[in-house]
Amino acid sequence: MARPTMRRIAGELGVSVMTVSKVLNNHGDISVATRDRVLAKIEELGYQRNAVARSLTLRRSHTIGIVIPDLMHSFFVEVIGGIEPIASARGYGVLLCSSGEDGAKERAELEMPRSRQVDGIILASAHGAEDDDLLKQLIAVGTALVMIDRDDHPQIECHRVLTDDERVGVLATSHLLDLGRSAIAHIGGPSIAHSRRREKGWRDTPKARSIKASSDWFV
Amino acid sequence: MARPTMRRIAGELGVSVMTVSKVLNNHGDISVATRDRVLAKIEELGYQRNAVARSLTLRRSHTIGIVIPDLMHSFFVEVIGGIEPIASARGYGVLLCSSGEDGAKERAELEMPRSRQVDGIILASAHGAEDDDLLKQLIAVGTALVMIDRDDHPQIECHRVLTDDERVGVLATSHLLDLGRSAIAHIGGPSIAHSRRREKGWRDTPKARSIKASSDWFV
DNA sequence: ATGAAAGCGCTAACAG
DNA sequence: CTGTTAGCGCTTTCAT
Repeated sequence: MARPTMRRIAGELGVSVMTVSKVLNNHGDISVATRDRVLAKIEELGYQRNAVARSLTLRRSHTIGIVIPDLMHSFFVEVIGGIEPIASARGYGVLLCSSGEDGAKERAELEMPRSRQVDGIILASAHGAEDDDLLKQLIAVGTALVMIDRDDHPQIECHRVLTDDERVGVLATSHLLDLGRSAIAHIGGPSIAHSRRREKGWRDTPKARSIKASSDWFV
Repeated sequence: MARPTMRRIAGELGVSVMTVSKVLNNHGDISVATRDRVLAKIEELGYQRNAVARSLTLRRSHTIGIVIPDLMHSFFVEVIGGIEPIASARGYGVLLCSSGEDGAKERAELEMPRSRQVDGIILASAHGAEDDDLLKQLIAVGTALVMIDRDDHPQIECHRVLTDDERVGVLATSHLLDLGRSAIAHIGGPSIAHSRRREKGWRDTPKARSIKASSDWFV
């Protein structure tokens, strides 16, 4: 009923806890004999290091937090799908939090990874979130912060991964123009900032290509 | 650069760490005066309990693990979307792991929540996963295990949330029959177990309703 | 090559 | 009402 601990392993083997620890960390200076005995016992008991205790000692949780506005939005799911395997492969756990696109709730959601001492946070900030102070504090204590998708929080200095929406609008419009299409509509989505930038790309394209856009292009 | 700790709070206030702890846990028997002073200092420093230390002491991580085969599958995303808000609202963190529908990798993925001492695991097992021993061990140490979607691991005793696929097949077929449709095709998906059960429901429906299914219904 | 001591930040169980 | 002691499971010196 109780999970095996290093102490238990050490006890059953008549060695010290440190010996076990050193084996687990390949800390050299261990005779092959004891090393093998420890390994065998670990196998026998199905022992596994307690990451919680380890985090406390090492001051690293080997966990990252992902805070997104909406899990039902396929874009963010793709983002998570891209992050998780890589994090996992490197021994990092992924703590998932969604703010429900609610600026106020985002603050609360950030406390989740913060309290769990995550090593880093990947944040797609909900519109209207007011947590600059919290974010600053996180950075101050050494939490790696990366903001994605949303270009908010201008006061916060951190890495950002954004989309050049205007260019997206230009590319799409140009492509259709190249295809010989003559009247190109733009249907703006709900994500105001993004779609407004794309719309600008759309509006500017005919101009940039010195094409006389008939006024009925724009509704 | 260093996060505030209870010790720090206690120190700056000239009280003991226990006093701070008691305030944080509403542990009564604290004068309103000190209580307020502690609260004020907590506010001032932006202090937040260290969940890692707490987990170690309490032997509860207030975290659950979700292990699914595939993040790109909308079904699982919906599952996660259903779980996360509730877990979060109750103070539980969600550790996300995906096995990539790879039975061997699932074993490794399970070590992630296990090492992090999660209180429970919600598992949609990848086909062909061989980790009954691990699952048994998890249960043995008190980890709450709930299997969803996949009805594998017959040896494991735990709660399960499954779909009655056969009935789904019956319902769909009956519905179409009721609509007066006369030839109903079944297109099986890739998820063998699920679709085979649905197919059975489809095949049995005309029979159960004593309708003579023309042979060209089944291809 | 191995171990003893101290501490990570917190809390339960008792004192005072 | 407040504080002391002990310990959660692990690792980092520093001895032996």
